[in-house]
Amino acid sequence: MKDAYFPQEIEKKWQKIWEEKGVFKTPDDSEKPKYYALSMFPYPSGKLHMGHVRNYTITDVIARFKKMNGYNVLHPMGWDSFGLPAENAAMKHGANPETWTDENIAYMTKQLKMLGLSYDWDREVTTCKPDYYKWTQWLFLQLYKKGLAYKKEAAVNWCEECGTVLANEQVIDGKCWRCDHVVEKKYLSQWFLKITDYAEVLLEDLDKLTGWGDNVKIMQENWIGKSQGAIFRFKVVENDLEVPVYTTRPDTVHGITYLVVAPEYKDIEKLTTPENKEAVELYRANARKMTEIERLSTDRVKTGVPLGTHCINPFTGEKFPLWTADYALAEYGTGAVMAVPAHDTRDFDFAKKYNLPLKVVIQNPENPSDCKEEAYTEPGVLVNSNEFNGMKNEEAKKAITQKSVDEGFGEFKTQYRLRDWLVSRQRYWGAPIPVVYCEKCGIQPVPEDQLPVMLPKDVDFSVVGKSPITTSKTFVNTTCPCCGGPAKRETDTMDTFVCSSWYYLRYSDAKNDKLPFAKDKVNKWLPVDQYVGGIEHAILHLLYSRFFTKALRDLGLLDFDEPFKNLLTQGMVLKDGSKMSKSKGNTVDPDEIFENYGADTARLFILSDSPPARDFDWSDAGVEGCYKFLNRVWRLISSDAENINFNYPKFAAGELKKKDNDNLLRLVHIAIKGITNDISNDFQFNTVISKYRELVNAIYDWRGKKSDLDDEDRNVLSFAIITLIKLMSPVAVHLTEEAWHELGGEGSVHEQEWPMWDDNLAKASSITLVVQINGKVKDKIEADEALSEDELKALALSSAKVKELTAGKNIVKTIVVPKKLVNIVVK
RNA sequence: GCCCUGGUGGCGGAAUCGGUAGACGCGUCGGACUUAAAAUCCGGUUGGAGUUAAAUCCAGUGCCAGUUCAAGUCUGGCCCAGGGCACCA
Repeated sequence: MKDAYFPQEIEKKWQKIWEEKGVFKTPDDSEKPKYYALSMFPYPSGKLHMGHVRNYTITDVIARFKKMNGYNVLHPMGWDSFGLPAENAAMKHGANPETWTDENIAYMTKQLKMLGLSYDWDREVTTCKPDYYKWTQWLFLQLYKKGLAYKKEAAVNWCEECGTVLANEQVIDGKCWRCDHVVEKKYLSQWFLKITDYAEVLLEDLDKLTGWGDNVKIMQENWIGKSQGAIFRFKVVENDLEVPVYTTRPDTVHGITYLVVAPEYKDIEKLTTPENKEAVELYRANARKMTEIERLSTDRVKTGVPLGTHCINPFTGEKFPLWTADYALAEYGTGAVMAVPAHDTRDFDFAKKYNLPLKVVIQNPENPSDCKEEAYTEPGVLVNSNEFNGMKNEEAKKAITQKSVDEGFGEFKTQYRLRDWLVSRQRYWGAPIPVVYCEKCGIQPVPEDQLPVMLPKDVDFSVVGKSPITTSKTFVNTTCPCCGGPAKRETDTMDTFVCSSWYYLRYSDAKNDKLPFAKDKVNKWLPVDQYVGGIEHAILHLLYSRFFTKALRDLGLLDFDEPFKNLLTQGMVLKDGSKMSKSKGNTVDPDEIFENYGADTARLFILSDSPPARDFDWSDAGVEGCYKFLNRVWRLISSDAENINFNYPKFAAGELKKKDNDNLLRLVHIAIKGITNDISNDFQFNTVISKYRELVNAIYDWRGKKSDLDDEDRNVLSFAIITLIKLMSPVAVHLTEEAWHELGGEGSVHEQEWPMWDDNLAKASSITLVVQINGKVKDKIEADEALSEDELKALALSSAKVKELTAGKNIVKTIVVPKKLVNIVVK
């Protein structure tokens, strides 16, 4: 074994050997239990960033640990390779999105291999390749046939910068998730997936996800936004229309003093009197012009105009006016709101501004309020509510809704905030939506045997204001699969999140050309046992994938209902306290780290300083420190290489004669136990690494006190070093393989069994008894762990220190914690 | 406004059950080796008091209370930081 550590040399060498020998291939047929470890696959943007390095290293260590523990591990990688950056790059540089994407994939693949990740590359999936998007299209057609994909005209989010519509989930604070451009509303006919059909089960099944963090589950719960209430229908006085409203406060129905409809409300023109028409039209035109950000701002002063018409409250017979105001949202509930200013802060503000009346119907009996200063929104008892007076408002909700049901003007209603998923995009670089439009036959799905609908190559990327795909001469015009007449292809492509909603299923059967995946294979490998990725997908990708899994189960394509059993959302990689980004100029290029220190140092460092779920602060000194540590490990092994053999006996407790040898043996067992537990318990790799360091320090200490080694010494040392190599092998993958090989180990260290500890040895030979007086530590005594409670007590009381401090005082009580501590309470 | 997460030395962070606060590392200070430097090795490093040096004592896990023999850990109230949601009726 060489004296010095040359990571660049050994890393390349082993990467090549592993690839040639197929060390990381995953057989489908194995007696071993399966384990599926998955990182969120990357968008091939050009180069890996440190966030990728962190994500993939975490998953890789998990995969290797599970493999050593006897699992048949599936650990695949692929590319989320459709999407706008490729198209934008093509427009800018006159290149082709496909070329740009292929080059990036090639470069990033090289980087992934340099990191020493244990992927089975035979299962690689690339969403922009026809052999993948064929199946994305096929799945779309299955959803279409089930009525889960449909086209409709709706107010949709439009990003002018990206030249396309966006899903609700992709609008962050009224801005585009990708380019930060302000999103506008447009009325367009678009394709949607009916995720709302699954709103209830998506919510309910969150309870099954015990391996997910509460933060992600709560975010999904909020996004789905279930609320329970009632629909009431109000008759219009001036004509025979009805206005239905949704409310979560049916208990306040007697307090209605006006009613608000959204400016986009469908019947608004019929509800407007001729005298009010001009003002209403003006108000609606202004509302249209406003951006979503302005419109949804809660600190904006509320505005509105009266329509001139009125409704009757069927509970009271009272007549109240109709208004339009943009604080009512067209897309939620019925688009109309019953206003109870006494008990709703928003209605209160509005009523105050326009001098609308206010009627108190809920009161706190202890502290009644007239609601003149502010709305009373707390629980209370009903007043001014006819037969419901005196009822607690929670009970009244049910009773009042029941009355509306009995009398035929209302019903119980559960409402969700979740909207259907808008999946069509007016862009080129995506999976074409496989439908055609025929003048005679209407919308026609492309027959399955004609899939994939290939992306055309004859497109002009320099066009502005429309999707490049529309410039293709070969693509748009086609024939109708139904009547054979002329027809036009759908030119919209699918949101990339559709492609990424099923990729984890494809890994189970990546080369299948008959189906997206065989049912037996997908059922065998899924669900994913451990999914690792960024928190930014808490709603987007993770919600869509859950929906896809449930929909595909209902289509009979698979037999499970949740795709990801355990989820680890790793923290961000920061430098100087803020997220690494090109614009801030605080990025660190992984290539430079590989070149200067090697992949093992990068892997060790990215796991060392913070637990995986927390943000990680990059420091150059930290990298340096990890590099030094690996050198130290190398020296430890290489300097004693001739003293290490693989034939050491298995030691039992008390067998070793020399105290220091017994001590080292115990420290190794303590390390095995600690490291195994730290990995098993939420993957606390930072403490795993500190335990590597402790063990290395302990071996150095032991070695420093020895000059000549006898057989017992050599055996203990061999056990310690070989165990260290195994324990470190999931992290320092190349160094440990080289050492394993150089010491004469058989096969690959990565195919060894994970070491086991002996409970009798995984502890110190004696205990340190802590002696407290009144809860404060006063003395520590080395003691035999076999001592009884009484003996421990006697030992503590015999301490000179204790005698001194308790002299002349009254011992009230003595608490003994076995093997640990004695607390003497004195007065 | 609502919801979540976090707050421990100069810094990153440790601390199964309530039981030695500060593991491990970074930084820093001192020492060894060296003609010198680098590398390496050894040692100190929460604050304050104390001492030639030590022993030793006191305080200390965002703040204020509480429970307990014992609280970083449990309970109640508050403050701060980060994140999510938000005219969703």
